[in-house]
Amino acid sequence: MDKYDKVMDLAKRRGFLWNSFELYGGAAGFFDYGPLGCTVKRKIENLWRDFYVLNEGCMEIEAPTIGIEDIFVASGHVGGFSDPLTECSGCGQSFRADHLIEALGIEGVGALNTTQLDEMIVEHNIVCPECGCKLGKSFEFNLMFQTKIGPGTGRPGYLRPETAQGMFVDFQRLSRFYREKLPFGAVQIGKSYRNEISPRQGVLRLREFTQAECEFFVDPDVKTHPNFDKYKDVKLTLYPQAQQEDETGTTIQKTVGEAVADGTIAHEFLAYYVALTNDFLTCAGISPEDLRFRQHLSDEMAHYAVDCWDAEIKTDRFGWVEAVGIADRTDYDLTAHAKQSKVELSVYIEYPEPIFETKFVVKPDMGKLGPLFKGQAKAVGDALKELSADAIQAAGDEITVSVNGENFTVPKNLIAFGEENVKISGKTIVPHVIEPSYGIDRITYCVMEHAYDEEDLAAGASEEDDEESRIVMRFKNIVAPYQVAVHPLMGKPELSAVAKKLFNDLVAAGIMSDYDESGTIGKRYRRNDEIGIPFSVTIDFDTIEKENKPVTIRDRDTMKQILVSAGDLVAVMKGLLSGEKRFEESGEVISR
RNA sequence: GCAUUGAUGGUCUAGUGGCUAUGACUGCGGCCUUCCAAGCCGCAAACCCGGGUUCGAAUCCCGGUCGAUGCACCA
Repeated sequence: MDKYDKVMDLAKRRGFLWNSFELYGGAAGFFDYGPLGCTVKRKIENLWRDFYVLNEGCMEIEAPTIGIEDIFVASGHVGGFSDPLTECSGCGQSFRADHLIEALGIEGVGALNTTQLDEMIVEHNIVCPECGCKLGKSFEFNLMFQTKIGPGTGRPGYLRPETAQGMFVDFQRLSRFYREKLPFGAVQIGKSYRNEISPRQGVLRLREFTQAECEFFVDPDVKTHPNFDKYKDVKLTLYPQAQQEDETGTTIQKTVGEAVADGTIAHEFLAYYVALTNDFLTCAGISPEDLRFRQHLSDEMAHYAVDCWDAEIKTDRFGWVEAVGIADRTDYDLTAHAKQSKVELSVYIEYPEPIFETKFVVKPDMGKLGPLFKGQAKAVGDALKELSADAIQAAGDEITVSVNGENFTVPKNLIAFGEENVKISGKTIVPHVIEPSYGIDRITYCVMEHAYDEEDLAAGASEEDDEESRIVMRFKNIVAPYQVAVHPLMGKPELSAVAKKLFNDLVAAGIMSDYDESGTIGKRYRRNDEIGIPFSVTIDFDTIEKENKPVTIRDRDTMKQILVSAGDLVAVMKGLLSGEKRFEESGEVISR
C-alpha cells in the first residue's frame, strides 16, 4: 500500500473524498468532497482569497460556467478541439486520422466524419506508419462539454474549460471598475469542465474541477511589480529550461531578485507571482522540499506565451504534479476577443508628460476639395494624407492620387503640408495578461498527502512485538477541518455538562469544534489525530472539583498536554490557533 | 479509446458451483474505566451491474460500470 492508497483510504473512510455517484456504480473523473474534505477545500480557497483578494487587491467575480459559442471560438477551444484519432492495433500508438489520409495528397479530408475517415483508411489501405499494423476505428475527441441553451435546437453552449475567459470577456467592465488604470487584476474561483479521454489518478485529473484563477492586466512596456521588494530576497527552488535539457535534471536555488536579474524568469511581474505561489502553497501545508517551479520548455509553451512556470508538488505515487501554472499570455486573449466581438479591448495610458514629435502632416483644404470632387472628396482627402513628404515635394503643381482605381488630380495649392510639432499625451494599448492559475483539487489532495504521517510509538513498558503506530494528519491550523475537539474524560453526566458548555463557548467564539464522548479517551485522541484536529480539550473531575477549574489541552503533533483554567480556554485557544502563542507557554505543562 | 488485471459489510478480508456467506477492525447500545487504539456483553452491516449456462451462480461464460497499470491524450 503506497501513500496514495493510504491517503485515499483515509479520505474515503473519514469523509474527505468519495467517488461520485457510487450508489449507481460511479463515473470516472468525478469526486465528491465529504464533510471534512469540503471544509479543507473551502479553507484552502479562503486562504487563496486572503492572498489574492485581500492582499493583492484583485476583486472576485463570478461568471457563468456555461459559455456561448463565440467565447470559445475566440479562445480557440472550439476550433482546435475536435480531432479525429485512430489507434494502431499493434503498437497502440494514436494518430490523427485526417493527417494520415492527407499525407497521401488527398484534399478536403477535414470535412469528413469518422465513419467516412474509416472508409478512406480501408479504401486506401492505410496502416500504422510506425509498425505497419491495422488501424482501429477512428474517433473524435473534444474536451469541451457541449450543451444547448434554450428549448428546441437552441443555441450551442459549452461548459467552460477554464474560468479565465470570464475575466477576459468582462475586460471592459473591469477596466472601468478599476478606473482604467493598469495594472489591475480580477479573480474567479469556480468549476471548470473538460471531458477528459481517460481520467485517472483520483482527484488529480477530473472532468469537473475547481480552479482559482487570477488575470492581471498589465502595460506591455511595464512588467515591473510595484511590490517586488516584498519577495525579492525569497529563495525559490527553480527548474529552468536549461536544467531540464541537460541530463542531470537538477534544480537550482535562487532568490527571486537574482532570477529576474539574470533573466531566468522573464520579468518581475511573473517572478512576483511565482514567489507568491510559493508563499501560498507552503502556508497551506505543502512541504517546501517537495515543491519546485518548473519552466515550460519552449515547445510545450502555448505559442503566444512569453514565459510560463508551473508550481509542481512531489507526490509519492505520481511524482511531480503540476498544481499551478503562472503564464504571461501577452495580448493573445484580448486580441482574440476583440477580433471575434469586433469591439476594441484596450486601455488608454496617459504619459506623465506629453511627448512632442515632429511629424510630416498633410492637410487638404476640404472646403475646396468638397465642391471639386463631391462624393469622392473624403476618400481623396484621406489618400492625400497618406502621402509621404518626398512624394509631395517631388510633385509639380498638381498631385495625382488613385482612389478605388480612379485617378484624381488635385492642384497642389489646395493642400497645406509641412513639419508640425504634434503633442502626444498618451497611448492606446492592448494590455498583456499575467495569469496565475491554481488547480484547487490537486492542491487539496497534495495538502492531504503532505499532512499524512504515520508515527511509530514506543509500545509501552512491555516488549510487545507489534509496534504501535498512529496516523496523524498534520494539517496547518488554517486548513484543518476542525480546530478543536472537546471531550469529557468519560461519559458521566456531570462531566458532559461542563464539556458541552465549554464546547458552546468555543463555537460562540467562532472556533470550529467537535464534541465527542464515545469510547475511551485514548481512542478519541486517535480519531482526532486521524482527521487532523490540532487540539483536544478534555474535562475531568478536577475541572468540576478544583477552584481554578483546570482543563487539559492536548497538542496533536507532540501529544503533550497543558492545563489551563476553563475560563481562559477560549482566549488560549485563539492564541494557539493563530500561532501567536507557543503550546508550552500557554499553560502548565503536565505529564501523566 | 485499446491492452493487462481486479471488484465480498464503512474498511481489510475468507470462501471458488450446493446450508442462514467467514473473521477482524470501525460504528452503535450497555457495563467497566481518573488521560493516549485493540477489557466484557449485545446490536447493525456485504457477494459491482445486466444477460447467459445450470435443478442451483458470489463462484463458470459474455457484455457493461468502476479501480489499478501500460500506450495514447492532457490545448
